[in-house]
Amino acid sequence: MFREEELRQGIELLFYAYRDFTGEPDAILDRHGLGRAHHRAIYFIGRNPGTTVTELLEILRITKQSLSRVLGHLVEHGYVLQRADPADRRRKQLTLSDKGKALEHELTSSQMDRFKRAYADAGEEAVEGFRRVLTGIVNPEDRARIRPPAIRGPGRS
Amino acid sequence: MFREEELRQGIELLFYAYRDFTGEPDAILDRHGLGRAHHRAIYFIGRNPGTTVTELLEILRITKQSLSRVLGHLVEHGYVLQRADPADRRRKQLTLSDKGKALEHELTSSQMDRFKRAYADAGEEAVEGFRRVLTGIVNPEDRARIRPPAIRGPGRS
DNA sequence: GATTTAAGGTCAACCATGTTGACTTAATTA
DNA sequence: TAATTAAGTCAACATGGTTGACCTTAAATC
Repeated sequence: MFREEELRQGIELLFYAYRDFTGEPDAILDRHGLGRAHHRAIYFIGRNPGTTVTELLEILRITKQSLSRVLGHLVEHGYVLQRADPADRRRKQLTLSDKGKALEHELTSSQMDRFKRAYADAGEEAVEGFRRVLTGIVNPEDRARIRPPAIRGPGRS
Repeated sequence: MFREEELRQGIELLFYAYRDFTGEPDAILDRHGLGRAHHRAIYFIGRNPGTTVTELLEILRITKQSLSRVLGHLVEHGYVLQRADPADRRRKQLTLSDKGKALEHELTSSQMDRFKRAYADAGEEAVEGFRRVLTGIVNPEDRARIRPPAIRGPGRS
């Protein structure tokens, strides 16, 4: 079993990591006149090009009205493009414009750099442990959303 | 080196884990008429009894005015107690009342349960990897704030 | 002892981002 | 044709951040 001290350490690690993980992007966004909510939308649209509003709502777990405000701004300022899904014209497929892609890249690079260092310092095996634990923290229904790290040579040693 | 896909997976894991990790406490807080900001204050005061406003500001990285609103509410409603530090009477030592401790316990239990399951499912070694990676994500200056998991030995339980 | 610094508090205005609730439109499905 | 679904809209409100200005008390320093 795990002692309270170890469990609290987990809680605190998650708090501090998330705080610092969002710090740099927040500063970048600020220079563009955007906020963290815009970041989330941009990230997941970039990750799932052609995604719809409903899908985004499920990922972000916010209301349509809240997303609408953010998305409207992104479309208006040319970060995000909408086009009707030819198969179901009620749906709008969301994609990033070049401007949106550039910003996404800037934001994600900053966060990937942080992960690069942390992964490299911790080592391959630690990374696998990190994945296993954090996946266990996520609600089971949503674990499928997390893309598998794809194929890794002859199996995970 | 790590491929972009693996780094993005880290980003997404952190996003989903944090989202779900805060979900249950948010619901509990709601029943008490409190919000996430109150949770953070209660947690860190409970964890560091006698801590001061300045110390709390450093941990939470918010402004004095923002904390003041939250802290004022907690004191007013009897969750948090203040007393002057005898060594430096400008400082106020913050502690949880019994009512505050009860709420802290309710909130933290919910989060610890989540960690208990995740840790148990992932295994001891994975937990160590989780710690190593997340510590690397935290800004170096703040790594010292994270308590070491103490000595292993016979432990309690 | 007088001055400066530190800890804390306060008032006001504002902003970002979440919420609820009601209602509309257009397109698809039953 | 009727019901459902995807999306959008308007309004009001809550939470928790921000900046800026200013005050009090206590401690530290000159």
